[in-house]
Amino acid sequence: MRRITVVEDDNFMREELQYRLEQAGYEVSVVTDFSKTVEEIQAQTPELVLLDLNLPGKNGYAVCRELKSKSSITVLVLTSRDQLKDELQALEIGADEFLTKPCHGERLLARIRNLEKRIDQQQNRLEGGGLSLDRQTDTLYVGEEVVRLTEQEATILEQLLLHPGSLVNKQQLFQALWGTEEYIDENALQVAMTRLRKTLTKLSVESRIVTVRGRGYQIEW
Amino acid sequence: MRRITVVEDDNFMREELQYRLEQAGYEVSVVTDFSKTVEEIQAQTPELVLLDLNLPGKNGYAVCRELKSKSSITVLVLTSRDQLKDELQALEIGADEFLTKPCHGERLLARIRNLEKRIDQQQNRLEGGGLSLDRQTDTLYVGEEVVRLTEQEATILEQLLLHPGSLVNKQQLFQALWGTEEYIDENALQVAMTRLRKTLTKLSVESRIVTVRGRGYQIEW
DNA sequence: AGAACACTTACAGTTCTTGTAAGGTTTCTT
DNA sequence: AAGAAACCTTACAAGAACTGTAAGTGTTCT
Repeated sequence: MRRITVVEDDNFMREELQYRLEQAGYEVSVVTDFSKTVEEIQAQTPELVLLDLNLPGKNGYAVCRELKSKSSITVLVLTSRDQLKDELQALEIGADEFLTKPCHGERLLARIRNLEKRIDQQQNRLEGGGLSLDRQTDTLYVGEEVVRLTEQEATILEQLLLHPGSLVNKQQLFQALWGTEEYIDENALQVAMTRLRKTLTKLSVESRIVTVRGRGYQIEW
Repeated sequence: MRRITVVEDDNFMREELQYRLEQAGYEVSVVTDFSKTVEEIQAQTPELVLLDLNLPGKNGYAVCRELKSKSSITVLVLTSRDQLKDELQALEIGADEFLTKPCHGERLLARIRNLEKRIDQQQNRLEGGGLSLDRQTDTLYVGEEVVRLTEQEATILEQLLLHPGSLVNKQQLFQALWGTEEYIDENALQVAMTRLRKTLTKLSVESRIVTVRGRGYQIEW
């Protein structure tokens, strides 16, 4: 594992954590503007988030819930409130681990190492809109269903999921599919899109691939 | 999830756990002969094991380590020794979760529910001899490498991994491959074995598919 | 040595995947 | 409203992948 994002408003605590984690070999980033916590985290694309529950202004639970709904980032909740209620609620809304502060450094590292197992399994999984795409096997997971996509389908869906809700222009798709932006057979791309859309429809996926006329495509949900 | 095996020598504690878990909808089995703990667990093929550390005679750590080396069963270690050292060591040797007794029922259930995420991801994964086969996607994981097998290859390997180190007779393989034990084209099976062996060799797998003359095949490592 | 069993290679039918072509539909502009 | 541009859909065919069959070779047992 590489990147961990620490979400902690107490300066002393945050620096302490950062130091320990970096000593242990992790690449640590921190959140500075707590009004945009989720955005900052997503921009840093960490594999793990250390989340303090009592943030200034924002509710820690809400951050966790939002992160989990928008991504599959692994979340370790840290709090000084040593209450069973907090632990239950944190796990309930999808946190992957819960520890109370002050926390022994070795315990924290052991738990993080334990979480890496889970993270490794999620690796190479692109998620969005209820879809989960494994590029290693070109397999698409939708709820209970599991479908093996063709390489072309997987390539396109990967590009779309890498930029959820925003435009993927045709050049990008040409590049991803055929390794060049020059060779332009618009039709080949159109056919590929039709095929992908058809297999998504079969799965009754609520996600929609929207055409942006003259520019490209984007996925929405 | 369905099955949980409880490994606990204290009668009162064990029955208490069993009751709570069954109330929560799990199918619970227990280990009776602690000299054959690992064998009993493996025979029950649970998705999760609740393991008490101080068992009569046997060392709990050893049980955990053996379980983890022989299978990918998820292990939750329970102990009354509330020592950081125990927690670190348990996690170190591969335990998936660590809790101290007496443990609040709701906390235990919340942690179990949390483990189910991990279990779900491991589901449909057959392991053995450094191989990991995902039958949902017919993908074989060997160390860093990832290979998509053909359905035939995956079917055979599945049968072999289901009975590691012991014989899989031809009838079983005919059944798995073509749905009948009657239709016997020995040669078709032989060709299929050759193909599987070839793809395993490409991956420089140390596992060996051994022919048992006149009866079938078995995998060893 | 012969028989039984197993292994390997090559070939062919089938299916899957993908590029191409052709025609239809939608959207934009004037 | 008409024409053009962009996009969608369907069908066809070449190539690759998968699997069963056949034939010949190698190995093991008696």
